[in-house]
Amino acid sequence: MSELSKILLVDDEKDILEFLSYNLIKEKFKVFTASNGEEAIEQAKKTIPDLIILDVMMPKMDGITTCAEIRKIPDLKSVLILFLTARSEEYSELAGFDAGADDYVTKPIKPKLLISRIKALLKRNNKKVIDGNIKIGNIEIDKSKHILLFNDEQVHLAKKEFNLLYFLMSIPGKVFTRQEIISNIWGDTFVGDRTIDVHIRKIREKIGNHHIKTIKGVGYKFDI
Amino acid sequence: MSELSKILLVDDEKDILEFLSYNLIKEKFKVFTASNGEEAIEQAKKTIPDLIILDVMMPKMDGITTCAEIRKIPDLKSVLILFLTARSEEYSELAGFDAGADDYVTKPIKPKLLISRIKALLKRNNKKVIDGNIKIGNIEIDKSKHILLFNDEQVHLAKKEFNLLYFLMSIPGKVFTRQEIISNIWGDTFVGDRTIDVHIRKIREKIGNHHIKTIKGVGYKFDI
DNA sequence: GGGTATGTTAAGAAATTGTTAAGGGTTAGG
DNA sequence: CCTAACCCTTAACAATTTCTTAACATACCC
Repeated sequence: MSELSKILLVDDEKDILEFLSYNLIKEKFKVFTASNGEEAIEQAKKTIPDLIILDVMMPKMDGITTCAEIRKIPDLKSVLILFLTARSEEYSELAGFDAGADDYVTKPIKPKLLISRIKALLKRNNKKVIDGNIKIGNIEIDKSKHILLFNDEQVHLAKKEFNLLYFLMSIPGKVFTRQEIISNIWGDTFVGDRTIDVHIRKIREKIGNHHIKTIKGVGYKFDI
Repeated sequence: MSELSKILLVDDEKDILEFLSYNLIKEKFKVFTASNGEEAIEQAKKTIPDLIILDVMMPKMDGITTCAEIRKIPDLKSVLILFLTARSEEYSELAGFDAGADDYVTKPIKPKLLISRIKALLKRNNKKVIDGNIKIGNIEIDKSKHILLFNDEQVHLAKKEFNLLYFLMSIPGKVFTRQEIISNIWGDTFVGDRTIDVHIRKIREKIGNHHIKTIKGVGYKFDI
């Protein structure tokens, strides 16, 4: 994770986009922009940013609606979302948190403050392994309880799915070859070529697409 | 325990009280409110809530003092207390636990996070093991008397049923494999494949279906 | 663009568990 | 010692979930 954090900026005012981009890039963030809600959702799906900065007041789809839409997408459930609100719109603070915001900053924006808030938000991502339980980001596995917690919500996995995910998560970032996977999950049983893919797909259906990456010609790996 | 959990909310800011009330009621909690420490103590004495959510920063009596006062009252010694703290007040985390807090959540508050923490707290508190007796939610087992109380009513279990339920309840949430169950309940005796299922079925007949969960291909577990 | 690797979908095969009822065993009380 | 009540196990079959496969779609690399 030495990669730069990706931030998606969403505002309908071009001036603000430029102003913030400039300040964020200066701080070594990788910045993407969008000027309305729909564009934002598209961008977010593609780039899976670490943080989305959303203006509340936007034409067409406002920030709160956008936020709620984003939260419906499995891959984006745990993305941090920070709202920009005009000082007077006190109401939006509440509505915003209700829609799944993580923080908010009032306009006019002071770059230094914004950046310190951003850094504070991004500071939270940890891996822990205790007693055969694994916690990585928003995904937590409890082997003895046979439970997967995704964003603190219990998700059911069938046995093979569970074992497969557990196996991949046991060494996050490591690429496991299909051979390794088969001998670990299936032992000596022969299974067809597509069987692994189908299981992978079912897991992805439940925890989002970007956690399990395909390395073509090699295998699969789990990543945050 | 089909009763709703009672939560006492204490904060001097009316907005926050309303915001949290709304979210908690939506989650089927019974909510009481107070806007300062003294009021909180009065309310708590009257209602004996399951959980008190206390803002640390309050005029007159702050959250920590309030918490300490509450802990002096016998009826309220085991009430759960959760603190709300502003992000910067790191110190209060320590002071809070010192005063007898069970958990804390930093502002700005994310409703989903708060609720999952609340549920975790209530769940933890639901389990009590005393002298080999187990009480989990509305199910209580008295091992010496060989009695099961379901919603405070005595229910008769045959010996095998009793042992099986007791075994599963000994570690709530943990999945026990059929092997584990057999060696624990039957020892070295061989029993057919369907025997466990039949006993499980009889227990379910008496305490309802949803407490004992089947994890296909793995085993059974007791859950609240 | 041809060839290979992976994604996706739905169907049905396979595995596992649920349900019921019956029969033999055991116990308590008369 | 006999009987009735209950307990335990089992077998047969039903119901459900999980797993695998095949067929086709799509993406990717040289």
